[in-house]
Amino acid sequence: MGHNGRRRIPEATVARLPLYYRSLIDCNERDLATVSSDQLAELAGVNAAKVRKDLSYLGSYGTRGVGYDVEYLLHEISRELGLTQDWPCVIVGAGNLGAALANYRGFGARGFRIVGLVDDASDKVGQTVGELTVEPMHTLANMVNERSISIGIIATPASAAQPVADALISAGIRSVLNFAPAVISVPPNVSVRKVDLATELQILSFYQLRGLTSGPALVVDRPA
Amino acid sequence: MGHNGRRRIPEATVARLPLYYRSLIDCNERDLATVSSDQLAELAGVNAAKVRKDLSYLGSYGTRGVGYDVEYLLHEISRELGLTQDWPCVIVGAGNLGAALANYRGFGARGFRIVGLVDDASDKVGQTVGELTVEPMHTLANMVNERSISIGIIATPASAAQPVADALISAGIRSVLNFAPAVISVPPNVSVRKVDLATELQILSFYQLRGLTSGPALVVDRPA
DNA sequence: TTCACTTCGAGAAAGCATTCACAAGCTCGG
DNA sequence: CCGAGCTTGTGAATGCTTTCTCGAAGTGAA
Repeated sequence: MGHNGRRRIPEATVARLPLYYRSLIDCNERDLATVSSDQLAELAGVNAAKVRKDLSYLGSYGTRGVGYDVEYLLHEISRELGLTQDWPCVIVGAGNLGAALANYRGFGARGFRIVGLVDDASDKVGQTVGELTVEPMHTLANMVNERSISIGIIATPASAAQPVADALISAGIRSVLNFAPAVISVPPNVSVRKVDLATELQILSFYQLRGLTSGPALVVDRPA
Repeated sequence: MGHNGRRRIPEATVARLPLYYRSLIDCNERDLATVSSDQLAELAGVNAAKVRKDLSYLGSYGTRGVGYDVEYLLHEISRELGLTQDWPCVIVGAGNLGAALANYRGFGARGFRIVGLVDDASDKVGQTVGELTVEPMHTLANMVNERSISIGIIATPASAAQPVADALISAGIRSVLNFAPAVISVPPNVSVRKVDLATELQILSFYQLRGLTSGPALVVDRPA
């Protein structure tokens, strides 16, 4: 089993773990007991070599000649991703997007519960969105503390993104998901991930313009 | 000035062009005539060497000792990204997310107009969302044709994503933006980009769990 | 003009990520 | 128990991205 122990997991691999996680849930629902790297690759839309390399960073969880035990691997990946615990989130910005995210059952299901919705527009405060009530911005620090919030989601216009990020960080948040079309700067102990619709559309238009496609086209696993 | 001409632009660079584009718009609004790679780097949240390398793939648009002409560079990047033309989009799925996206002024502004909203739930069809009326799924092919739609946005539950993708593709769409938490497979002449909230949150939780940060953790600016 | 200073462009080096290729390890039929 | 047939795990090879470095080219002052 090689040597394993505490290896550093490459960023690119981390970014794919959620993909494997989802694929394994599929397998589980179909009552598959084991899955090969080939099958998992097809489900996750990557190639088999990558699956094996990625999973090898977690440890030697497969069995040669057989594949990976679905339940076991699922458990290990959950653990690595921290999905065995709860991650309360706050959304800042109760506009279209913020409200849609607050209602969005689909990631709430997986341990990321939205426990607060904040906006500083006085006409929004007090409104209810799903099961949440919009609270004013100045309650943020208390809220983060009392509800043990660990993730902040920015769903404001671009101009508000930086001040909101600063507020989240000074409230103690160290993980931020930014939907605003703006770069935010944060101290080095804070993680930011961004989701930017305009960017994605622009990338699509770049490739469409020249009749090319982005990414490694499709998964057609060819034995050389 | 090197040799330039028609160079292949690396994927990583393409993914950053929208960032530069946005940063340049900022510059323009602040009436800056020129911008250095250092300044642009700060605005875009990357480092200066990367900015220069990236821009050099487009051509030698800078002036040594001065920097880049904001208007000119803006124009060139617009052209590369295809933002000088219109890209009509259709959204499939008029649930929370689909409706929010349909209303989302912010990417509509930049040439990506939503000209169709489709859902096959009979209770959704006929509803109005913003300026759009929800139309039934079977009108998709006609709609794509008549409204010259070039980009399809999938905002359905995971289970519907693949059939919807198939429908979009057989309607002639070659660029797809997928918000559903599912891998979709497409023929090699179609581009897919995905936006997955659950994935992003899981990546954040991975790093938070071990007190690490994702990405180059760059940027210094300090909040309180 | 010359000098001090600035900034780009791009080759070269370094660092990551992906893919290849195959030995090692497992199962199963006989 | 043995050999055939799978499938993993991983070093090595390849390819892509980022970073380093520095010559070339521009500015403005004297």
